[in-house]
Amino acid sequence: MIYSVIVDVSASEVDRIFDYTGEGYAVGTRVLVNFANRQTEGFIVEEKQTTDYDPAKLKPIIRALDDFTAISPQLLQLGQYMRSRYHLRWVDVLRLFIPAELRKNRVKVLSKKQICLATDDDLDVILNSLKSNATMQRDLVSYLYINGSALAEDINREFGFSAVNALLKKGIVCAHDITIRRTPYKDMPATPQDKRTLYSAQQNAVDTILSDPQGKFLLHGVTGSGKTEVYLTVMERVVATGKTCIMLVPEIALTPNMLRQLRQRFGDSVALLHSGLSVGERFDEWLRLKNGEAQIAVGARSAVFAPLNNIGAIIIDEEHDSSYVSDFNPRYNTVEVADYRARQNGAMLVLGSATPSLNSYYAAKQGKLKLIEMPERINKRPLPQVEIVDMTLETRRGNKGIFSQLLKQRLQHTIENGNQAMIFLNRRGYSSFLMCTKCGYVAKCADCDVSLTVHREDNMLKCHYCGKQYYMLDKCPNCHQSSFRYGKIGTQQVVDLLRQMFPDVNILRMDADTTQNKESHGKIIDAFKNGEAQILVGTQMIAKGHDFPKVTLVGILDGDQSLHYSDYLATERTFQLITQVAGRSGRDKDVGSVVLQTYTPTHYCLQLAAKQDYVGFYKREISLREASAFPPFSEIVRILYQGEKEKDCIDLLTEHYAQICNIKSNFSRDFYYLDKMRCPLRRAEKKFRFQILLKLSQNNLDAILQQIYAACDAVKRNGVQVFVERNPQNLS
DNA sequence: AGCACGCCGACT
DNA sequence: GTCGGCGTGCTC
Repeated sequence: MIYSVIVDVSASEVDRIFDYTGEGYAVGTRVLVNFANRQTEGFIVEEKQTTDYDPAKLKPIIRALDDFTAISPQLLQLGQYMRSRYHLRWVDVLRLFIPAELRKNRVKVLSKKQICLATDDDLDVILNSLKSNATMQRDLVSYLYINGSALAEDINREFGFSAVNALLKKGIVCAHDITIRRTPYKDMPATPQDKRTLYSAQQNAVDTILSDPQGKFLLHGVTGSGKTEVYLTVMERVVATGKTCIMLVPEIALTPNMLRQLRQRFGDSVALLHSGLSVGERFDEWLRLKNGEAQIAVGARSAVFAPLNNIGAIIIDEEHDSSYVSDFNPRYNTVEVADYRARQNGAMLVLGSATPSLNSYYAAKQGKLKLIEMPERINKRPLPQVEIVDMTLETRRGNKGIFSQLLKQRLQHTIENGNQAMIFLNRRGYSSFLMCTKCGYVAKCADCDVSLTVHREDNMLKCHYCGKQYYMLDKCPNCHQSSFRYGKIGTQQVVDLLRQMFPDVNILRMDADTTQNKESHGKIIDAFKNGEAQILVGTQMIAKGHDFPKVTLVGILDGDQSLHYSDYLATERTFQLITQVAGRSGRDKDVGSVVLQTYTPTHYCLQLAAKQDYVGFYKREISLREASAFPPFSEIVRILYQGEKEKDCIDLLTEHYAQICNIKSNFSRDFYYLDKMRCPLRRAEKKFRFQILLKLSQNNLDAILQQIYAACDAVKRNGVQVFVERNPQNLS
């Protein structure tokens, strides 16, 4: 038999099929092969009778690497789809489907020695066969008689190695290997089970979803309307029919609270796939799904590739979240992938959000998704009152600080009443840049075209793009003077200022800097929930999913921070973020209040976000998109060039651009826009960045894209990476 | 990505 | 004379 193998080498020159001979391998198996004078891991992607290569030169597969088929035929098919849709390499796609550590044998099934009694005799009989002074042996036999079995490592520690050995020699006890599953959060305390009566809106949503097992749904429910309970109930019902489920959540939304709910409801049938797990845990969770020991996969975007068969439902929570669009290496859109996988399985697809992406809501309006509305909060709790503060007025009145009078008053009140407040600012660090007041020098990263952020707690300058750190400057490297001006305020500085205002109040901060180790995220959330602090300051990390019952005030600083970017997604993003943050307020009995500080108070995005009027915003924004032919009325395509040699990038781009101009001449009506330029982020991690930007109609889109992909493949250059992105979410 | 092959400069 | 620089080309 001849097998087509993709070698596990990340280079586009070898990202093609190499044929090998062998017998009895299943398609999807990882194998070891001789390749270019050395041994390489690879994936079997096809089985066939003939080869286009010289059959005499074929080498045999050395052996299979695992005792299971790593990639199911269905996932291979999904990979094929992603490859052609997004112009990806085979290796990059295949690597998505297996735990990273499986490669190079970096993770194995954990097995341990277990000791148990080897006879069925009564305890007296066994004890009588032992010497009366062999106390350790006698104790051990008694222990095993009562407990059945125990791990060798525990027994050796308790009763001594010699006692265990002696009994093994006599054949009274025996040892065998058992596999240990490293299950995360196994002993997470389960809070008492809530009564699971669904509110009528929830019940209605569940009924609608379950009535169409192959349906596609958009669940639009305001913050606090109880979408999670809908997901859990749907999954429960789907699993009861013998099918499996995938639930996707944004990168950081797997809070201890959510985990607790999942564990409590589904116990060991749920497997978690996320970055917070150890290598062994992740591998074992993956295996449990593969072996059918677990039926529900929950995780961030890559969990859409969970090794499940017979999938009944794929649920995507916070569907609009940008973390579902991968913006590096294999670039793919999780919602599109989930849609394909749902169709493969005849499964339902449920997208849920309080602020759906315009794309999804438009698709729902077009009848491509069934729209389910949950317009009210549980118990008809009112949505928070949002007050917009015009910071230009504040400045004119002489308040140069970052807190408006109103926000200060509200904070004071909240603290006096023993409630909690959250302060949101989507900028981490102490200040966004450091500038010399004498000569205008701004500290920049050596490898990236971005200014360095000041971090006060460790007194460093950090590049928020590549993570590189520099010592704080004591004098300007350009003019050697020591007079600096700081840039825009970040979360660190907000905390400092709040501590000055409220010296007796405990304040917590949650952003990428305070959540570096795996558990700190959950720790901060738990601490805030337990009332260990009255104010939580944070970036968008605090915006999602958390339920803090005692929060009655949310302050949004610099609410237009993300509004004035030039890309077409800026308003949509800002609306979503502000609505999500505002929704953190007043989740329990007390009415929540939100203070939204901005320099553009009359902007429709902020006005409508303040009213939590999603539909109003949708109508306004979608008509703008239609008038300017932006998605969903067109497809944005970006071809990104990255390389350390600027000229090589430009040369390659120029060649491709000429080709694309040719394509355009055949499809001129479908090209709304075509141009080449530097990327807004001109250099990152030592690489120069250039791009070709296209806006295409949806007619002939596939044909045009295939020609563009072919043009990019036709000419390559060493040292220049080329990526084609469809509807990228990040245009920097 | 690796690694061999190959064609020109500075050393024992 | 050789050791070794890394440009070019191939891998079933």
